[in-house]
Amino acid sequence: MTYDKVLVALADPTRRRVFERLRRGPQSVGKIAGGLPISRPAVSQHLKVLKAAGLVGDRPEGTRRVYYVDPEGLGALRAWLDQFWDDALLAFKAEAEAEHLRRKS
Amino acid sequence: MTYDKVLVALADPTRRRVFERLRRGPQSVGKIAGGLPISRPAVSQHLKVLKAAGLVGDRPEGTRRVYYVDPEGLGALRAWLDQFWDDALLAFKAEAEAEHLRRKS
DNA sequence: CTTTATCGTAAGTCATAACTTACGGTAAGT
DNA sequence: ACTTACCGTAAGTTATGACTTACGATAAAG
Repeated sequence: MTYDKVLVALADPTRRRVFERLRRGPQSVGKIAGGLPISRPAVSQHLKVLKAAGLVGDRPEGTRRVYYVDPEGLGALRAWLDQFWDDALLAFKAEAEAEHLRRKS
Repeated sequence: MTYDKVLVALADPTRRRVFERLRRGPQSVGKIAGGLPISRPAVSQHLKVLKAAGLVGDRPEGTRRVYYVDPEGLGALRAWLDQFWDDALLAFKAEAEAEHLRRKS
C-alpha cells in the first residue's frame, strides 16, 4: 500500500537508528534523543516521518510523548517484498522453460 | 549485512521503477530506458547504485548489457526485516509479562 | 498562579544526490 | 577500415531533505 513511504523513511541512517531504538520497547522522545548525536528537535522530525510511514505510533503520557513500533509499516514492506519475490521467481521459471524448449528444437 | 545500501537504493521512486522493470525478466539498458521519463545515462547511474546494493547483476551480450535481479539484495533486506520483527515481538511479550506481574502485586 | 519539564513547529543553512548534456569506448554490421 | 548501435563516465546544475537555533504550547509540580 504505502511501502514507498516506508522505504524513504528507513533509508536515512540516523532515522533508522531512531526507529531501531524502539525495537526493545516503547520510549519517550527525550529517552530516544539521549545518546544520539543529533538535537532533540531533529529526533521529533524523524519521528514525524516514521509515523507518517506507519512505522511508529505515539501516545501522550503526562507531559511526555511515548512512541512505539507500529506493525503496519513493516507489514506493508514485507507484503511488497513477498509480491516482488513471487513475480521474479515466476518470471525466472518461465524463462527457464522457454530456454528448455529452445534447446529441444 | 548490507541492507542499508538496499534501503537507500530502493528509496528513490524512479530507481525503484528501474528495478521493478527487471521483475518480469532480464532486460538491456536501452529497453529499460524506453518508456521511462528520464535519459538513458540516468538509467545507467541508477543501475550502478542497484548493482552496488546487490539488487541486480549484469552480463555483456554483444554490444549491449543485460541486467537481471540478484536475489542477494532482497535477501539481505528480508533478513533484517525478520530479525527486527522477532526482536520487537520478544520485547512486546516481555512488556506484557512485566505488566501482568505488576497488576498481581 | 507561576515555574519547570517535555515536546512540536518555523525558519534558515548546507550538503547530497538525481538529473542533464557531452564525451569516450567497445562490439557488430557493411 | 568505417560506420552504427549501445553503453558507461565526467562535469555541471538544481532541488530536496537533514540538520541547527529560536519559539510556542501543554501538562505536572511547587
